[in-house]
Amino acid sequence: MSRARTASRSHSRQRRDDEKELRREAIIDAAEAVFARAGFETAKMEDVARRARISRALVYLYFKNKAELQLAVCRRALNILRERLVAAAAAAPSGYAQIGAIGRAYIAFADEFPLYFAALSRFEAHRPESVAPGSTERAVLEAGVAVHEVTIAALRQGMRDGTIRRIDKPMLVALTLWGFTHGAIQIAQTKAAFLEEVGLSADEFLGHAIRFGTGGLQPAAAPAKGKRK
Amino acid sequence: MSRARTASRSHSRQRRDDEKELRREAIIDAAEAVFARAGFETAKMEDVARRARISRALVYLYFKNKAELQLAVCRRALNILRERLVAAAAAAPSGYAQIGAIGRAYIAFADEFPLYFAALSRFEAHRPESVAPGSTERAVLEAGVAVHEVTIAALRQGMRDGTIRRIDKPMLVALTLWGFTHGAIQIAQTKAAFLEEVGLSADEFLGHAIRFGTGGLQPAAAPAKGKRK
DNA sequence: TGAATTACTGACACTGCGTCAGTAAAGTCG
DNA sequence: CGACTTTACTGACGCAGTGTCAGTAATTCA
Repeated sequence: MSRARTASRSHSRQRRDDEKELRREAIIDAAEAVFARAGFETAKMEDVARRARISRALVYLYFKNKAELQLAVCRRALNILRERLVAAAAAAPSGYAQIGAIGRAYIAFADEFPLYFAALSRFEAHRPESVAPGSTERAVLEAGVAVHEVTIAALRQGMRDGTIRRIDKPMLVALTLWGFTHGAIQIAQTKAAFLEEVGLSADEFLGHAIRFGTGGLQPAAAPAKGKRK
Repeated sequence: MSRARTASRSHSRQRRDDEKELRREAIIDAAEAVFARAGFETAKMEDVARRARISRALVYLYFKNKAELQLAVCRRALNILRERLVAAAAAAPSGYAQIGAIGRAYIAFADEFPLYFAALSRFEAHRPESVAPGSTERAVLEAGVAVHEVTIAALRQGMRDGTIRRIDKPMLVALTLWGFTHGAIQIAQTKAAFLEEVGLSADEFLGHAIRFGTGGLQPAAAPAKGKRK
């Protein structure tokens, strides 16, 4: 909309736009580092700016406010997550196995990028007043849908290859699985100390959660093959 | 510990302690009202104080800071939740039915006290550095355990009456169920608008989640009776 | 009653967010 | 190359909100 002004006689505009995008990404990089260290609440824009070697005011030229910065992180998180899920699903033999792989990939993702998982948790917990069509929030929401689509594809695959029972509303199941997995990981992360106290390891807990949560997908008669151990 | 000082010669100390406790509760009441309206982040201590008809500084005499106030709300939430779960479980015929009832009671709780559920979500998402033995955080954690115990009791009951399969580590399953349910409710709440867009109602989603999440509990051979509809 | 303890408040320091007027730099055109 | 425009950037400000503290009012105790 604002991009195509007068068909930019020179290509310097293009170059500058690229640089702008680069700087934008650099700011998000800085934000991630700061958020990771301090947590979203206590992180200071001042620190983000310093880390990006920029004045604090300039950050506000690229992002409306702190919340927008957080959303930018969420978007990155979801994009990376989607990649991981796709990769995990691709390596699995059956639809049912894909679902398990997706769940474990989400767990691995949370383990590898604690900040990203935390960002998603925040986003998940935040109840939006109203999501404007063009807003960043909307974009994040859509990135989320793209993630769910991976699950849905796996479910469809499973129904095709017979490893997953008939499902009327795949989105319903995908969301359920997402909620389950996210909830379980969150507990595993934040209650790790408590789990230890009770004599459980986070890994054991999550492994159980995955098995438990995916069990209901198998066809009634013949249980799927991939069930390991 | 600090209560029994010198065996309080008069009973005026007792009375004053009671009043203090009353005021404390009143402050939490005020906090709940303000938090509910504004959300935890944006809620102002000023408003809490005004609502409690107290100076802002006095609030800090009763609660170290805003976070402690939030924890106090969490504690209330967990106590009330526990009551609800116990009541729900008591009315169910079998152990398996109790588990379903507990899940639905949690959903009803979240529906009835959105603030409490939000408070628990925050608590669940917050990763503590270290939980000091005497801290409020510890107390909340223990209130949480008391809630899990209700689920564990139901699991045990189900194993006794044969409606639930053999389970090695009930706490593991209880935590899994908790994580699942919490995650599902959170999605249902925060993504309600999105669910509508996709043609799903929050109730439908949660009903599905409960059925889906508890399915894995039944014994292999004979499915439990209580499965309604 | 006066002394001591406890309840309470107003005012302050401090921190951190978001804004804006203004400066520096880069691009554009003769 | 200048003059002039557009864009990138910053320092400094206002503001809001948290937590603290010295000091005052109220209660209790003797």
